[in-house]
Amino acid sequence: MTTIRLTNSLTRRKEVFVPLDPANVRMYVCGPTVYDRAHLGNARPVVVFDTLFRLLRHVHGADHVTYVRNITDVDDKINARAAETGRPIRAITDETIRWFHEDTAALGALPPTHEPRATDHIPGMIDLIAALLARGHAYEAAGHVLFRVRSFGEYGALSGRSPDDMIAGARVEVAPWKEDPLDFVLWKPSDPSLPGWDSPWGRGRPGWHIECSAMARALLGESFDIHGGGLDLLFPHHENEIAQSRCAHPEGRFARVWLHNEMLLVEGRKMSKSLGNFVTVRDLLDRGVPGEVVRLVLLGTHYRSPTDWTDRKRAEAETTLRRWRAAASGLAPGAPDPAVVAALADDLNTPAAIAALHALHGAGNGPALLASAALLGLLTPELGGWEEAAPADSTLLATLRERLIAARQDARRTRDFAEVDRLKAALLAAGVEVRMGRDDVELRPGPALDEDALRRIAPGRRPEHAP
RNA sequence: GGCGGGUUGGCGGAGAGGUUACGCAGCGGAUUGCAAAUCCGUGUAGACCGGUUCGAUUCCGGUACCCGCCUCCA
Repeated sequence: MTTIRLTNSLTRRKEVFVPLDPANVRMYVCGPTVYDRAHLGNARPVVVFDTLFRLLRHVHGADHVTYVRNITDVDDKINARAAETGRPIRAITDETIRWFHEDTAALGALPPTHEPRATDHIPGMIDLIAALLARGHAYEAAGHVLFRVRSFGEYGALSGRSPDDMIAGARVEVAPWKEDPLDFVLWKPSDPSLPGWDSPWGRGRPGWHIECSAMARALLGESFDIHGGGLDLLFPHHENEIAQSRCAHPEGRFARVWLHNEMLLVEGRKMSKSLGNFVTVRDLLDRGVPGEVVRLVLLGTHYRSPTDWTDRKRAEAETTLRRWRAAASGLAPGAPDPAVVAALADDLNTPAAIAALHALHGAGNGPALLASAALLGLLTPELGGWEEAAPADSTLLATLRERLIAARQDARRTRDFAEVDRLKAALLAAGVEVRMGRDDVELRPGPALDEDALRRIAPGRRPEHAP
């Protein structure tokens, strides 16, 4: 069997991955808070952990992997969005979840085994909080329930900080009812305008971290194999998850391997609305960038390194996929190439896997290329179609194509190619790709197609010859 | 202030203490009315200063610069 190695954030080393139960490999990944469209930064963990999911299924069997990715549908950002727009919370979260599913499907991500919604797990959270109170790891204050950080000796093990370090220059929220500035909220009261659930501590809502502890426990048990997410979640979110889960159920280990993907920049800068480089997955899809292209760009950098979304990478990935799809067109998948599997098994080294795909393409091994690419969620039938020739319904393009063919036939006879060249140059300028075969001409719209420029291509007239 | 990551050829981006990464672009060739696409071939590297070593881009130490987290964030 293939040996998988993964870099565990907890130990900061690459370790051989040995599942607790090979018949049921269990992975939990932090999913979206559903108040807005998924942006490119959200897309990275979706694609990275989907690729790991595919590898685990390949190695352990598709029926022996359980992948949980939660949906956070109770959160103060959602409440704020509801207050701004006047829309019901449920309408916002349902709509955002639908968008998220559309976008992740476009990126070729398989649906996780379970996608629990936080609001369906409130009783589990209350149970956890009650257990923490009973064991002295939490306390009630001013209507809140807070986790007592100093009660957990291993606090800081994941992020490599000690509680004493954190006090120094840290910007921790100081609330008068906290025993210690590091303590964080497990449960907070809701006024009548906010969503709330009845609890032993009054009507309220959960703090940020408890939902993941509750959902992971409900679906994966008190010990499971892998917990993943973006690097920005490492502290405090994941540190707090560990503290809650381990203290509430000391007999469990919670997650054994922690994986964190690095962050994403856009054109070299941190993505932000004020810089005007905030890119959602939907923006790209609407601009005609295929989800498969986004996926290849994201997998082109190892998950533990920062990456940069650039238009140049987009264009390169598009070229690569066109070539691969053309080469593998009409072929049935064969067996995955061992080099691709080995690259993925080595801490999910997707750039090395992609290099191996290039080698398969170079060797003309289409069936292996298809099967191996599928391990990275690429070249699948579901993601295809975008690379096909120009749509037949483009009457404008069809007309121009007829004109070009006619002009070319004339030119062949007269040996005067000026009109052909004029048409071709105009088409290229309008963003159309022009391919001339021996007798045929193919026009396919490029990504930067300019419809107006196309319409401006004037009827042919005899070129003025210099005297 | 604390914790962590990075610096590779024109660009992107890996692995390995000694032998070609790979891709894109460029260049040369085949092909083409010219191109595109395709195919063949090909040059360029590892921030800086020390150390270990027969040998370091790869290990160790230092310097510079960049980035992330510590506050909602994938």
